[in-house]
Amino acid sequence: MRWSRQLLPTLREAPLEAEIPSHQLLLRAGLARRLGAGLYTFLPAGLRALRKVEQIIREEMDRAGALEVLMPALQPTDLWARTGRLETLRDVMFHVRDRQERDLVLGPTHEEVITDLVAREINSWRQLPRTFYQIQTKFRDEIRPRFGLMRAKEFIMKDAYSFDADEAGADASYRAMYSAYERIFQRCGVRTKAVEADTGAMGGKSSHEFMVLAESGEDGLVECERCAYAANRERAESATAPRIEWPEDRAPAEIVATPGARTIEQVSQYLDVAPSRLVKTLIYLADSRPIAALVPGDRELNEIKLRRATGAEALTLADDATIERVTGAPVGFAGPIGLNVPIWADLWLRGGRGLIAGANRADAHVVHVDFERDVGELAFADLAFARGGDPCPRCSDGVLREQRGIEVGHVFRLGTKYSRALGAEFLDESGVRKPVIMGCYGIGVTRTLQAVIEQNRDEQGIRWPISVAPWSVEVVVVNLQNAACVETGERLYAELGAAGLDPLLDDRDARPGVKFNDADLLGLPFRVTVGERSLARGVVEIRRRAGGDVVELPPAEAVTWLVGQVRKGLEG
RNA sequence: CGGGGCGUGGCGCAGCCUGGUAGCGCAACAGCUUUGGGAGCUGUGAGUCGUGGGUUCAAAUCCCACCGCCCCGACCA
Repeated sequence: MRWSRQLLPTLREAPLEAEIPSHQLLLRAGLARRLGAGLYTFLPAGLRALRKVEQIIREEMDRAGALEVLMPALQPTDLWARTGRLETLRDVMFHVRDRQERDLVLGPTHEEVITDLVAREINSWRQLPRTFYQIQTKFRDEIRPRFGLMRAKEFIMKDAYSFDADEAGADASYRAMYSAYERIFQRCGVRTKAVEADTGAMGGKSSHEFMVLAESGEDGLVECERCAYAANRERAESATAPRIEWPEDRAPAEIVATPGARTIEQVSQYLDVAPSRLVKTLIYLADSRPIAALVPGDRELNEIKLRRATGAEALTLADDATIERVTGAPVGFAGPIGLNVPIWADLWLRGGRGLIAGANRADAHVVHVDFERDVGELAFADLAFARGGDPCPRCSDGVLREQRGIEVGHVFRLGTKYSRALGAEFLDESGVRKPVIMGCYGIGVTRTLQAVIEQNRDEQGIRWPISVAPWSVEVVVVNLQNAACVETGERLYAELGAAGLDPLLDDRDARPGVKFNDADLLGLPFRVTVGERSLARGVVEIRRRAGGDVVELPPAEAVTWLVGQVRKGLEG
């Protein structure tokens, strides 16, 4: 490809809209352009890189035995009603209506469609197991699209679905996808970490997320410094018996005045005690019934954990009126003592003494609280978010460390949630009708592309891994007025193309500095500089974008050398 | 959805407070010079000032409504 005939609009400055480095580079290197909030056009260079990511995914899915299909983005609403997700996913789906006034949605994911297909087409244990996948456009009405391709309203996803006759088979399918994912991300040149995750709206039994570690990541995760434990912050467990040194405070509970001190910060300042000695009392409505949830004052309640502990379907923070009715006090003075609703307390409060809690009375708190002595019936559960510095829940002496990551893949064990709802059943060897056991597996293809950039860059621009670079080699003709430069550059370009290396020729009539800076910005793995200076010595310069190391070779040898390097790079 | 900010040639912005000829830098185009890390000179083209309404002799500027975009937050105690 010749630069002069390509649409490769590089930008000197990062547009204001771009916040994180990969988003800025996406725009500056001329890979994509924004149409509207969360909507992007891929320009030729960006599309080439995207297609390479897709191809890697396709090869690894095929290698793992998955079968490629293509399902419609436009889907009948009633299919979604059958699994209950028309309601749970209502707000994230785009709803449309056709001229017959039929209600349709633009698919945010495809469990319903694929399970419906399997329900129709698979009837016997002899047809199992099967795993299907597609690479297709998804639509999600994100609350706040952000960071370019990272969180878009329309994006490309690889989604796969496995169908098995029994648990052992489902496990094998899950493991096959898990290891395919490891290979995919490794081949794309991103380092990922698999972490335990919450299954969220997908439902099912358990899941792992593949995280690209990055400062700009939207997800928090914790990992043990000693053992293999790693989990999304939403999911991370606390150690069952955290070691806490409680103060030797045996004084009887006592009500003290705390005028106007409603928040943890205010109370802790007013009484001059650390927030960790305070009890944070939250009133929730669990399936419309009020409950109290207690966590240490310096910790955050994890609603996912509270929902799991209580078994509630719907969990919402109580409104002010309910709080006042339940506690008999204005908001800000709730406490566990004398509270007449079910109480759930975080593990970190077990055995707590010398604590401070709301008095269920305006402008008052209780001090010297001893949980076992002063609070009536309550249940302990893991309720708070885990955080860095906490003991590891799996090994004896490990400590958790916090990191940020970009979720590029997610694998789920779904069980029979969808197969039961949609009648995907088969006859087993003894003629018994059973629901198929499912798994589902997603990769954000467009997000992965941007994650590659986020993790492979420097001050000058992108440093594409060979496997997904839009082109593998850029030939820079330094001076178009110099016939020898032009001729050598053209010949190299032709020979590289003939050797199968998809080169990019910068044949623009621009200053050398402009071309060099653009080459660094676009970041193709190799740059061949054809200039008078080196040509006078009978060589061209080959510079590796990643390491910056330079090799000088006669033009005739350059092609062979590059072919070898690219091949080696793709294998490694 | 709540809060904040911004909409002025392709991009980045000034002008608005205090109403009176629409500007600057970059980019683009033409010519000449220049050619190993974002060149110089000369010239040229390009803007219904987000949209609609109002006030006024006169609106980019003041008022109202709407639209779009960006940031923060969204049960965060």
